[in-house]
Amino acid sequence: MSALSWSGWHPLPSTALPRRASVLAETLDGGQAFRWHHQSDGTWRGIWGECVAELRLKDHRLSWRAPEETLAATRRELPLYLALEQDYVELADALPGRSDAHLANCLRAFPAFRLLRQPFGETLLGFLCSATKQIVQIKQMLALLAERHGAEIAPGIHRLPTWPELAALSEAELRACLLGFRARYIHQTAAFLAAHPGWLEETERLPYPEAKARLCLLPGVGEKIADCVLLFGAGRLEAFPVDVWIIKTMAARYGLEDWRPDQIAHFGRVHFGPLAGLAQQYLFAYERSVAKSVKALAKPSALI
DNA sequence: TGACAGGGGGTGT
DNA sequence: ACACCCCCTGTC
Repeated sequence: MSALSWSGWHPLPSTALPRRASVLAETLDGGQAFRWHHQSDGTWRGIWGECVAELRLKDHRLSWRAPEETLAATRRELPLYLALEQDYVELADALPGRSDAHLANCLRAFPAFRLLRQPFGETLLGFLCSATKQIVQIKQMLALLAERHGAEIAPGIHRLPTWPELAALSEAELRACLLGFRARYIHQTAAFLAAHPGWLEETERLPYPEAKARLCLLPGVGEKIADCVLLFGAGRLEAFPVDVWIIKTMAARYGLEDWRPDQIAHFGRVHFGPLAGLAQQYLFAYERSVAKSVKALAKPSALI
C-alpha cells in the first residue's frame, strides 16, 4: 500500500466563494453532499465521481489540492462541481431578501454560500439513502458502499459504486452497508436503470417538471428525494424539497402552522420564486446554526 | 462506562 | 395511518 502523494495547493478564484469556515462547512457538509470530511488539520476532503480534492481556507482564501492519481480529473471537474460559472452572490441578491426580513437574516449569516453541482447518479444514490436518516448516518452508509464496492481511485480512497456496479450487488450486500430498508429501493432502482440504458442521462437533460415526474417513477423516490436530486445534482434551483425540517421552519418563521406539504411547496415556489431551492438551503443553514448555539449553551462549559 | 429507549431531512401500501 | 430497518444520540 503506497501513501497518498498530494499536489501543491492551487488557489481558487477569490470572488463569490465562501471566505468563512462556517459558510464553507455549511456548503460542503450541510446536507447537500455526503462525502466531505472535516480533518484534524482543518482541511476538508471530498470525493465525487473519479475525483478527490482537499479544500483549505487560509487568510479567507480557498485553495485546493488533489492526489497525483486524480489530479487531472479533479483539475478538470472541480470548477463544475463547485459551479464556479455561477455567481452565487448575485443569485442570493436575486432572492426576495428586501421584502422578507427572515430570509435577509439568513442571507446575511451565510455570505457566499453556494449549491454544489454534484454528479447526477451519485446524488440519486445519496438521497435514496437519506430517508429518515441524519447526515452523519448517510455519510456512514455511503462510506461503506464506497469502501466495499467502489473502485480505489487513489491509495486508500474509493469512489462510490456506479449504478451498473450497484445492479450487480445483491440486496443482502447492500443491507450489509447499513442501508436498512433502503437496500431494497436501491436494489430495485439499480435493476430498473440497468434495464433502461440512458434513462438517467435523459432524465437529467429534461425540463424540471418532466425530470421530476420521471425520477418519481423510481422505487424509493418520491417528491422530496426527486427535488433534492434535481437541486443538488442537476442545478435546478427551482426545485423546492419539502421535508419535516422545512415544514417546521415555515411554520415557525412564516406562520404556516398546520399547512400540508403540498401547500408549503406551493407557498415556497410563489414566495421565493425561481431560486426557491437556494432559499430553502439558506433557511436550513440558519436553523442549523441556531440549533448549534442552543446546544453549545446547554453545555456546562458554556456556563462558566 | 454501559445499557436502553427514542427517534430519525421519506416512501409505499 | 403505519410499517419499513437499524444506527446514532441523549439519558439514566
